[in-house]
Amino acid sequence: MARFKPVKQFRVSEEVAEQIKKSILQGTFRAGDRLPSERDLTEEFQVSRMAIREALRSLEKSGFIVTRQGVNGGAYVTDLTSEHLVNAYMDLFLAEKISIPDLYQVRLVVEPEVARLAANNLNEGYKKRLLEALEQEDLPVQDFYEDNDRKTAVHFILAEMSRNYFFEALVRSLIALTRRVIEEVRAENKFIHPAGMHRPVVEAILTGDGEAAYEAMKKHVKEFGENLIKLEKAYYQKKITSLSS
Amino acid sequence: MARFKPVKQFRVSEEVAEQIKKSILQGTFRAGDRLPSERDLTEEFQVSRMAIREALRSLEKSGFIVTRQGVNGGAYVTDLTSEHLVNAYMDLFLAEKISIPDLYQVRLVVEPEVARLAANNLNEGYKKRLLEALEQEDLPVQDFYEDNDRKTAVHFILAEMSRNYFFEALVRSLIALTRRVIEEVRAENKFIHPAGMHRPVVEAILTGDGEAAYEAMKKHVKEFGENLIKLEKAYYQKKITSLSS
DNA sequence: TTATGTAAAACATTATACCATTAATCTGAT
DNA sequence: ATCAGATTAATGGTATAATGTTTTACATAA
Repeated sequence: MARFKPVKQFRVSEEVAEQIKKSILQGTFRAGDRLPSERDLTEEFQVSRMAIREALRSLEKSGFIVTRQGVNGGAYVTDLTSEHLVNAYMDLFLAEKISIPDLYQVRLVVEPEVARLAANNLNEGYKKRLLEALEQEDLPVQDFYEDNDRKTAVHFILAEMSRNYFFEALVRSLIALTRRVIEEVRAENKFIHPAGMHRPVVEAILTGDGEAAYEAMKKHVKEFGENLIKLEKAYYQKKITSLSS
Repeated sequence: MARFKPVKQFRVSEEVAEQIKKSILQGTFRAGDRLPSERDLTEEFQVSRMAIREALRSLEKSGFIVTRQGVNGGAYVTDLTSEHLVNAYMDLFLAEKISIPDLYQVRLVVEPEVARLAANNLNEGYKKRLLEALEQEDLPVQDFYEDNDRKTAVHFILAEMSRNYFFEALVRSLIALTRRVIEEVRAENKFIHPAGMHRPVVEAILTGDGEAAYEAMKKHVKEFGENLIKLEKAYYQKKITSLSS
């Protein structure tokens, strides 16, 4: 009966990445700190520079560090964001594991709840930001992408107002996927995003009435989502022609 | 104004990774296929083996390929799973961006909805699997981790039954984080997971009544979540002592 | 038939050299 | 004294080659 444990083989680079990651999570290195240079790490870990580099690439890919070239360059510890989580969702979406109706179904559950929490956490600062975002939404702009930025701003503010980072990261992912669909087909924003679309939602939030906010958001997501699903066919026709990371 | 686009500097390895990823998403390579060997890719891309390796590590890290050593080894395309998404959530959790109350709040919203969908998609196959899982839940076992496996099985089946991969990936993430908390403190499962805890949920699902399933799951998550939050302090004491990838 | 040894394919790692980028420093003219 | 431009040094980026390690398939002998 299993007298010996199998000799587990780690890749050298993984062992290195593991140790560095642990240091970061333990607080030995904090956001903004610079890790030792690749050459110095080579000596500390007693492995080749290649192994160090692979480890750093791995940490970079999971969002723990960024690297810069040049004097005073190196690997800098970052404050972990939801960006890489969003990328993971994006990959599943691009691989067609997640469909547009899936996306819509989740938004319909998550975003009203986020709106409710946001209404409950309302304060003057948030109020000001929401009104500003709403005001800027319907200003005429040239650039398609900038327009999308403005149309999504309200959702991000509400996500932040939920004071729940899981929800915030989730909303960021949902909006990123939605936005991809729109940008893929370059949908006319007038159609998909009629002027003033978010006004009822914001107004409900501003009353501080969670239930009203919930309902207003639900109505918004429903309307928007139905338009979005109509675009599904157009999306699948143009898909794959240009893929982002 | 902007007449010229800036000459964007990609790392060679990123350019390579991008091209391979695009091939996979376009279906040039399918799950199970083997990519050319590193040396062959070196010739195709006309870059060093280093660059190829970094690209492959990157793709491996995002879950698109696995690599094996030896004869007939190489980089094999995989069917993308939610595993790496779960890792991204785990990192945010370990970095204390996501708290246990955050986690609970999201579960309370997501899982009842998943239960509702599951009830609506009920069929004989699912029925059988649910009953089996329920039966195995309270069998006495030696191993702590195996016990946790059994206690989470019902949630995974329901997630699958939702027939929405976004929800499924989300539930997998939520359960993984929850499980981490439990395993970190090695909570007595009798306390946190009383025998028969999932029975009311499964029974509601089996009636096919979405609304009943919704309510039953809500009640379950609430009870369980309250116990979980009581463990929060214990969790933060033992944290960081052992970090997984 | 069944071990056991051997070879080959492929990734894993190391080592070394050189290239490219960047911030700081120096230098000199105004 | 100040500012522009050149120089320098640190650091990551890339390339190449050699060697180590793992795994499978196959041959060989008991």
